[in-house]
Amino acid sequence: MPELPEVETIVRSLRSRLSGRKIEAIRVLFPPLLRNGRLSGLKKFEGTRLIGLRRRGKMILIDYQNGFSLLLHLKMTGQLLFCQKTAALDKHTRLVISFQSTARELRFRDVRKFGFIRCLKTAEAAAAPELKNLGPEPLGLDLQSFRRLLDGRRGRLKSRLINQTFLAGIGNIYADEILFESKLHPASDIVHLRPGQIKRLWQSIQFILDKAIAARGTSVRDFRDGDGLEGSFQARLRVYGREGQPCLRCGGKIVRLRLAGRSSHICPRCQQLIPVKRASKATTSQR
DNA sequence: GCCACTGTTAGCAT
DNA sequence: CATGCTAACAGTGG
Repeated sequence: MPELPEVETIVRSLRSRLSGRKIEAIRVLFPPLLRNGRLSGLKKFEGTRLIGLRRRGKMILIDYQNGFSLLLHLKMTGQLLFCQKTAALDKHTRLVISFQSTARELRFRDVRKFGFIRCLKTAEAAAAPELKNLGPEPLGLDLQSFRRLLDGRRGRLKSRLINQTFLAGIGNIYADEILFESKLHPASDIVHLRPGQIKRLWQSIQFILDKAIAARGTSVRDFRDGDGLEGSFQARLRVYGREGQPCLRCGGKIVRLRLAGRSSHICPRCQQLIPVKRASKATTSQR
């Protein structure tokens, strides 16, 4: 479930631990993990230094001094763990990067095997197929630009929010939390959003993602940071996973809907479908 | 044991 | 072009 806040947490927790370290070896234990090139191509990393760790959307970029980078996606169950070389290797470990002069190594675990890595030249990273169509980073995006992203669009609001070509980094959990915070229904048609609602949505995106990063991510199931530690935002979720429980705002019952094959958690009282056309009041209007 | 469910993205269908 | 559905996979829970 790593979404933007989880990936950011992983990157932050690992950056200081890994920066400047000289690579000993990169071992791929599950070869289909590598999306391009040959495994032997990873030899070129031996002896070079890891010089940077970055996040773009839900992707991680590991930059090396030899001018190459590894692009990595954790998909649903991926974990990046900096642990002792002597710690038992479990069967879900897919990749190991070991370093010189330290007893610790970086392991990529991925139970469901959806994750991948791609080797590319650092200078050409932005052109990688996984990166070139990514939308802007939601944090720090100004309201004007956000409005432009929605301008002229149709379709369900939630589908937009989790569409990575629209904004990079928001997934199912945070989309639900953001929509609850902004009091918008996931199935609202974008075209019906009023300016004030778009502003509220934009503010909610900033607010929820900020708080989730500050809480070091959400550990509903698999998520751990680079040190194997859980995040704490799961305690602050207000709709996701709270089906049947009372809404913390109005006391109503949280329900779960199915939208485009994904579960959506909402408070039906706080999040009503936008009345069609320009109703200047957000009261319950019959069409 | 079996089936439904989980959430991300690619790829295909509409 | 845009949107929707499903497969890829493995584990969990009913």
